[in-house]
Amino acid sequence: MNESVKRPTGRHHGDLRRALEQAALELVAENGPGGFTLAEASRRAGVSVAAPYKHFADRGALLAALVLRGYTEQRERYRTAMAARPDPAGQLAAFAEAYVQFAADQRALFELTFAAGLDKARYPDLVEAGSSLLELLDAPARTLRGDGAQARGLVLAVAASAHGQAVFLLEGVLADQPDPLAQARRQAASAAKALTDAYGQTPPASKTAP
Amino acid sequence: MNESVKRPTGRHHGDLRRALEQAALELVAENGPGGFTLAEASRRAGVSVAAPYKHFADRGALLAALVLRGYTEQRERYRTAMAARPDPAGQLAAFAEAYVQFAADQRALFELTFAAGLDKARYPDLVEAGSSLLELLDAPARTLRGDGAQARGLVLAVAASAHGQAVFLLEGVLADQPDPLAQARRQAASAAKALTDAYGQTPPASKTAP
DNA sequence: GTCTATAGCTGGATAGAC
DNA sequence: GTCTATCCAGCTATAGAC
Repeated sequence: MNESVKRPTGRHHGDLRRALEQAALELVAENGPGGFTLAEASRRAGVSVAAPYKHFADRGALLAALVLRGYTEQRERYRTAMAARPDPAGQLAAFAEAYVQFAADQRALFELTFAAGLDKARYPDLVEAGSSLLELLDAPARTLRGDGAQARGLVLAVAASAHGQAVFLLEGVLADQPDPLAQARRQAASAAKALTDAYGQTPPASKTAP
Repeated sequence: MNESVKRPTGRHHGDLRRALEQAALELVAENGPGGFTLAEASRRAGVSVAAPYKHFADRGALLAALVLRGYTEQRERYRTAMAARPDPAGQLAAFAEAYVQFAADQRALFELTFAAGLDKARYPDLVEAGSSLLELLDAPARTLRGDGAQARGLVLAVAASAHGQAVFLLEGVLADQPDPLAQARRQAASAAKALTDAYGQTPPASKTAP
């Protein structure tokens, strides 16, 4: 992918901002979340270490931009995956499957959203974007369970299960399986279904409206 | 920050090795897995930056020791928690609960086992110790499902769900709940039960315990 | 918008005295 | 086993030229 164009380090980029983000992602993919440095990303983008500061306030700003992109991309994916299903239970399962798929497709982006190590107080937008992801599950969960607290429980159960499968997949826990990705996807989906069924059994004496 | 505390920096420790590990854990607890440096740990232990090298080959060796300790401690906890239950399903639930509890009690140790960023090829012992954790679930899972592949699925489903709950708890996703820890524990346990029930429905014609 | 140059800092690791 | 001293590397960020 990266042609051996060893930039004489003097050319201007069409979109340095994007190039830096891309380089950062590669670094994270190769060396983990802690493996990203502004200096190395600059080198890979073929610019000096000073150039990034025209596009990002500091190192953290670049990371924050990536995390935000990660959330946005996830949201879009999950929304699409869920929209393809008519039934609430199917939507929850679709989410779980898409969650695992995203972790596999965009490993660096996925890891960053959980391990960027950013000061949450300094980037409140990210917290917002993160919680908006789980909100996608509110509609189907409420359709199934009505009550707020119990619906919330179902949302968390499905998401937690999917997250665990995703982490296990990336961490190599499933390495002994024939097709780890397919395995994780299937597991996440069927766990979502099982959790939905189990939780759906207990509407505590009908809808307890607040 | 603490420069006023000018350690005489000349005293000998009873157990520097342990003191360094402890300081490292505090660093991770405060600043995340990436927040650990040998230099800062040395400062906190009240010794020079050269001292650690008499106890650890390098920075990675200290981290590896911690990760190993984390696995050992987890194993012991899970074993104990499971031993208190007579039924396989209860054992799986007990594991899930204990898993969340460990993450809460030993946050730094828990985070390190997943984000130490160690070269797995260089520390094969850690991989071994890690997978031995899930093996604790094999016995109850096999009792419930007999078949190897299906039992494996149940093991992974329960563990993944527990892991997700633990991460959500630490990440603050449950911050809007009254008692996040209790919530996560309960959720992990009941999810384990739900998954056990669902997966237990399809035993390949072997003896299924009630 | 990008470069060169640089300041300032922190960390990992080693050598040799005690 | 611990210290002092030191080296070297790498990163972040800024200033000023073009």
